[in-house]
Amino acid sequence: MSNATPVPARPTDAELEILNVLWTRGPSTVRDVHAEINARKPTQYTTVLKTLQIMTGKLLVERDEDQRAHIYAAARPREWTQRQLAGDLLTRAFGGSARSLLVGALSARKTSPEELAEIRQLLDVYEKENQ
Amino acid sequence: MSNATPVPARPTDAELEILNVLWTRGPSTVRDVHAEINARKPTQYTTVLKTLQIMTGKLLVERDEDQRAHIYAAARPREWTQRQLAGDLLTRAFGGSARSLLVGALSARKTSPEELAEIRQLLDVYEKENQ
DNA sequence: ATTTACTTACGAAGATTTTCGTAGTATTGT
DNA sequence: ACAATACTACGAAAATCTTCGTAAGTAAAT
Repeated sequence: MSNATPVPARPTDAELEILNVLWTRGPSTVRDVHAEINARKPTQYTTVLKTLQIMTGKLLVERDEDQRAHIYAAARPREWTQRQLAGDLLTRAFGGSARSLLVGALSARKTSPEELAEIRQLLDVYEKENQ
Repeated sequence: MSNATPVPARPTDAELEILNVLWTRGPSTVRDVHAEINARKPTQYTTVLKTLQIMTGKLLVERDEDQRAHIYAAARPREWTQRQLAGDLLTRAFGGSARSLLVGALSARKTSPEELAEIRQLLDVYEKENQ
């Protein structure tokens, strides 16, 4: 049993911004996406539209054309893309060391004791899964 | 007391490959860098040279022109750039959550029990540092 | 001395990314 | 009906990234 869906390319910066909107909002029209993008950084409507069209070609999003205003949805769940991106950076900049990546992440910003505890719990789960 | 050195831009893929060489080899000539890059992916000498010249302009590397064969060195230590890259990805794809980033990293590749233990030790140190 | 090899500089092509304007069509409001 | 509004398609410019070839100078070899 094979998954025939091709793996989409790594999203660019602008594409990732749009994916973030789609992941949080769910399937959305260009208008919806543009409203959020434009709030953060003034951007023309057609810029978002064009990018979504390109992303459709790259299989980063799926388009429902039933209505006049097409509905766009992320082709892959947030977690899937996060795994791709983390794995990519892991390879390109951290020699595959998850520990080094975590060092980088923790030193990049202040991490609350609560989050540290969460990470610890995460490790508990992970160690149990692999015996 | 302020650090006047400007923060260099995020390195591109090709630039990061070169930085990886410089971090492991230390200050190197174009010839040295090219040998390693070319071994992984056939690349012309002048491609590496040109990229290093661009990186000099971006302040990603420093160039010693004393000898005819210039010596290039990474402008920032590996750990510094790793922090930049981790922080950047943290912001752009993980909503600032280091835990999510770690989930992505751990699910991207198999992680040995040894590395999990290392990560745990890392957390110990971190929690002590912040009381 | 002269050829050969090495090195930098740099223009430029090709690919990708980002952005926007214009055209054409459909829908809505008056 | 007709004007205003909404939406998609798409060409294309501008910026960036990647790659390579050529030119010109310097050093080494014969």
